[in-house]
Amino acid sequence: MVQDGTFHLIERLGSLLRSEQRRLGAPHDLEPVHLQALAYLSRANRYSDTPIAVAEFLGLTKGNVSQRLMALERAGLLTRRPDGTDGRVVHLAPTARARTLLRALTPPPGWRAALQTAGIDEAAMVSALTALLAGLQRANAQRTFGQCQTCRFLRREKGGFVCGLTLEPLTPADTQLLCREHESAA
Amino acid sequence: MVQDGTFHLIERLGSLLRSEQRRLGAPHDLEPVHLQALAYLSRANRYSDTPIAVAEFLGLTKGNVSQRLMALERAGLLTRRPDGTDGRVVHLAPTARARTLLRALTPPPGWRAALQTAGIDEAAMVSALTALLAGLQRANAQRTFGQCQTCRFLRREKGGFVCGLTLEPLTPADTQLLCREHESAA
DNA sequence: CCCAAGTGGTATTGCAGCGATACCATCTGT
DNA sequence: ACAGATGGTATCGCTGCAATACCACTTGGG
Repeated sequence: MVQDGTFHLIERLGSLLRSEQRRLGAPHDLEPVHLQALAYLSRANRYSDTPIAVAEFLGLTKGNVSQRLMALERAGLLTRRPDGTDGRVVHLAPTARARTLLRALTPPPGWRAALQTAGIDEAAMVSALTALLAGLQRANAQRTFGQCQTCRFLRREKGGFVCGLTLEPLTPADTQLLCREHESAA
Repeated sequence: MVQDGTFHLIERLGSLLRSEQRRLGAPHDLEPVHLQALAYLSRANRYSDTPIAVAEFLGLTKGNVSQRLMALERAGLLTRRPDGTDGRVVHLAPTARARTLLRALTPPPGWRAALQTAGIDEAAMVSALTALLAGLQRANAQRTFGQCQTCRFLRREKGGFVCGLTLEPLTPADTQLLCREHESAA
């Protein structure tokens, strides 16, 4: 097909980013999936920093993800902490070393410069791609993993924010993290 | 980082498309890389339908790609034809069955609808992403793989188009295919 | 015309991601 | 209280992937 230009471009950018991740991660014995899992965890809120959430976010099976996470823990890039109330759940957090690595490799060198010289309106691009992503996820009945600040459960009360599902208070920083229970405000 | 929204969105779309490809290809014993290789070959011109071009396009090693292509040939999805003048080169072409498969799976079901309901200006999106992709490829000294119609070597002569490198005539359809020797007209 | 360097392609090896399946522990709801 | 659902791990087999080595052919100076 001669159309579908957007599709081919996004797929191509995906391939390119993936091979970049392979190249950049190799010196640290990291495969693309490791960098992606760590990047997600560094942006996930306290309801979404679990193995099952990583698996759903990346579209991989929980069994597979469980093995990757063990490798990351052995490499000293991840810490595990059992949940306080639910005995099945564990919470994951990238270590300081992992966060340093992420800052160096994400986005890959040259990305921000390319975005600049391409003259891209970042706000418009983010809103367009967000809508596209939401549409695809709705078509597949998948989770949205949006930020709390765009979630229909978020309540703004005097003195701060509250999650309408857990009824727990959220800091302003919390509302910028990704949540597994996110549902669009529209 | 709380910015880099475009980066995270494109990476996420890439993950999503990849897992879609895995799901859609599984019934036909096709992995994501197979679909990507076939999709590329269906869009490549006669100078770019070779194993080395596939490897460069996908950012994989030629050895690996060589093995994948043999699998595709065994599966009856690809035909090989030796080059007429250069004894080292082979040309690849997806079979009719492969093209039928591609039409069914590329882009994945729901993509066009999502693009619609997101209200995306396709022309603007294509031009923005093209510029971004070109910038990234320039930063890594990679090939562009653009269409002839945007290539600085393309000559418009009376009666049709001519490639300034090979001095061979190009049909209008040819100028919409991807070329390994492509260099931006800018 | 020749030969060294470069290019396109294949063969082989080892490793690691990935799904499938099975299994266990814990939670939830009626 | 118990059946079903959910989060997580263990094990198996397959396959993508890079690395290395190797071969055939082409190219470009002398």
